[in-house]
Amino acid sequence: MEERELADKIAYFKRLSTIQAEENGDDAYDEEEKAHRERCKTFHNATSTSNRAKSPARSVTGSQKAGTASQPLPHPDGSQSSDDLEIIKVTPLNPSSRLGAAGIADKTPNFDEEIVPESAGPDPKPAHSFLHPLLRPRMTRQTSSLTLDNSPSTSTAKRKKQARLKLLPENQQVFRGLRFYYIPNDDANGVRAAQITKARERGATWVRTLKEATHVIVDIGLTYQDIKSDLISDSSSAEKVIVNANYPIDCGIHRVILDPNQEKYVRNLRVADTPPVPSPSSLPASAQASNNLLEIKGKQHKRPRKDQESPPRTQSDYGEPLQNNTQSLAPVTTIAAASVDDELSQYISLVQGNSLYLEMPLGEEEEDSAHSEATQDDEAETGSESSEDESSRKKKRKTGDKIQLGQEDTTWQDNFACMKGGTREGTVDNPNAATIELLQSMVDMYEHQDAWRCKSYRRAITALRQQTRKITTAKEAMKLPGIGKSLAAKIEEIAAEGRLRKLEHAQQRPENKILNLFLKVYGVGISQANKWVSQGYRTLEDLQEKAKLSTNQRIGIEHFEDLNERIPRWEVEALAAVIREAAGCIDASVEFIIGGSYRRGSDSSGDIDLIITKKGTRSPQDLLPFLEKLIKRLTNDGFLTAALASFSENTNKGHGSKWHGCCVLPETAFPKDKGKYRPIWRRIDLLLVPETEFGAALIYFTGNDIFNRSIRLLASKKGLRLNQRGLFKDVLRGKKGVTYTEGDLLEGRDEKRIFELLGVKWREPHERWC
DNA sequence: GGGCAGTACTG
DNA sequence: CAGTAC
DNA sequence: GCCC
Repeated sequence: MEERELADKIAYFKRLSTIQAEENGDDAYDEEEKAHRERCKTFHNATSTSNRAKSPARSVTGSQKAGTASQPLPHPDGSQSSDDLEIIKVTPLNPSSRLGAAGIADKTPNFDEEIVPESAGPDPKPAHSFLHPLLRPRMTRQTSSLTLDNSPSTSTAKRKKQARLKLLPENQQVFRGLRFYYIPNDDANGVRAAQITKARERGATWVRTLKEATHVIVDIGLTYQDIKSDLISDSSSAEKVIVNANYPIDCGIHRVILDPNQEKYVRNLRVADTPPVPSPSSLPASAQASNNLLEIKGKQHKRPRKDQESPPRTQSDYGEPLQNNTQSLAPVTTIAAASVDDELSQYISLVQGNSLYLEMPLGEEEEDSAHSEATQDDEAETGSESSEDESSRKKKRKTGDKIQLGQEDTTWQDNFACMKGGTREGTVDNPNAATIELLQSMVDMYEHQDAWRCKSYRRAITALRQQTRKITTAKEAMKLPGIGKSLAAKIEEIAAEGRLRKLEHAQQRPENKILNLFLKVYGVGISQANKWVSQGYRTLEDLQEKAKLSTNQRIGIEHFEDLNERIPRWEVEALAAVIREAAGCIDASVEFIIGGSYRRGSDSSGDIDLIITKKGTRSPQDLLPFLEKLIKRLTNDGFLTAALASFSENTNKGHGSKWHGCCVLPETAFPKDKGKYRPIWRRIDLLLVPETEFGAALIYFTGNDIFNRSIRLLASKKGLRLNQRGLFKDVLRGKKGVTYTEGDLLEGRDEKRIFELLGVKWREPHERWC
């Protein structure tokens, strides 16, 4: 969540110096980029030390030891990973990463003016390389097994054939994270052996037992009768994707995860009475009830409408997920088939602006609807469009003006870019790379200024990224979802002239650079920044001396550098430890959980989000006395150095109170192996969360922001409402979606339960980079 | 022309 | 209430 | 910015 901002700020700062020094800044870029990537790539298990059971402990089990030539790899657990992979089919574009070129300069409210074609920006380093496969998230609870998927390297010796396996380039590893179980599950047959190899090259893991599989690949010619006995042995088989051997082949061809429900892939593998999907009846009453409401509510809302059309899902979807994550504790075993897309993915797309959906969320009721639809389209189309936009795209297609611009090279896994954090992942080798690059600069420019516009740009970028052909004309561009007249024109301009005048103008303007600088000060938004710029202030010093600043802004300026610096993971832990220690003296039963990007596994964070909770509490109020003491104590210790926002006695109406401020790691807590100590001010947020709201708060404070918005949007669509306190139903919304009533609390305590109720597959924190 | 997540704190 | 932050 |  905070990462972007900070990153930007940081980068900005760096650039700033550069610029100042040499008047022509356009590097610094690199650094920032690097930093950004750096910070995003990791993801160790982020659980905080004091974590509650929730976060999965993930010990790395040696995992794969087996794996010999003809033996599938031992299941690397990672169960979820596969899910995620599928689930996250969205690409994250990470905004900040690119701050660079446009970076500093930008944010021009007024473009058009002089033009100084500044370079188009540095060139990003090969994004992909920066994320080693091992680093990718895919592990999950229990064993993390590096799922190195097929990567032989992982498990040491052994594995002959496997060792020889050559993974295809990342962008072709459409099966990364998926676990295939074949029937028969051996490579005795030459054809099958080849298929298995192919699948593994594309990232799949060949597992030896049905149980650990996400996909069951049935030899051509076998029928349900033939595989029935196999399936029965595993109760979770109903959740797996069961397809014939043509499926992985086609996916490979199209480099995308196709809808496994297409008739040609399941022919003879299902029986009429074989419920492919769990029945909704298994849902908790509450969920069901809300479901029903939905139908109606959905129609009342406009927002939902758009989504509703997309996937023809209905109640059945609610059922699906439930089975997976049944109880919070239940580890992975129950994770559903990876291919069952979850709606959340769609929303993530929607929210961040893209899509990548195949025909649809498979695995659910679409058995029928989606299915038939999918089969109608020829596969090529399905494949390529798969990642397109949800509803919009559909609509277009229906109206016939949708074109097929080739299949995206970026497969669903590219969506994981979000997890990698690099914005330009996949951009490099994309035919539209140049266009994307410039549009990204526009995004950077508009950041803070116009969030909506920004979102539109991002969406366009995603759409472009998914094309395998270069989009050169406005007409072509217009056919892509999320690209309208304005963007189409820009795209054409870029394609034709290799540059975007509007952007160049903007970047040149000093006002933009200044504006950008001001925007990086904590407590300064577009409004204030604009005022200052128009008042003639040009530097932070100007502000300090002449402008009237709020308390927070003053702090923001005085500690501009510190506050815009990333916080290494170890320091986050060290800071938390200091707090825990102090807290222990006040109330040992209070628990702390580090949220934010730390919880998502980031190796550096923009700030520290510390969730404070305690068993038996029902309201943040219950924790207030504790927090007050804690703050007093830490302030006295010199640990807390400033208060930016706290709970005001009056404002707080029984809700989540929080405390935002700054802190500094004391030298005594500074690890000797980290070099020389230097006190750096860090942003810290202390959040009071009663046990009853713990789950909802955890979701919120874990983020990332796109993820949060997506899941909220999804909730909203279902007539539910999700906020940091809980998931509510029967929310009455007025005209403009104004909430009239809070609705009844469905769940607030259990993070997983909330996912379930929303019909969303569980995602580990590290899988929430969108 | 409204919506694009939904809320808390500041001044 | 607008602005800002999360 | 785009979409409804």
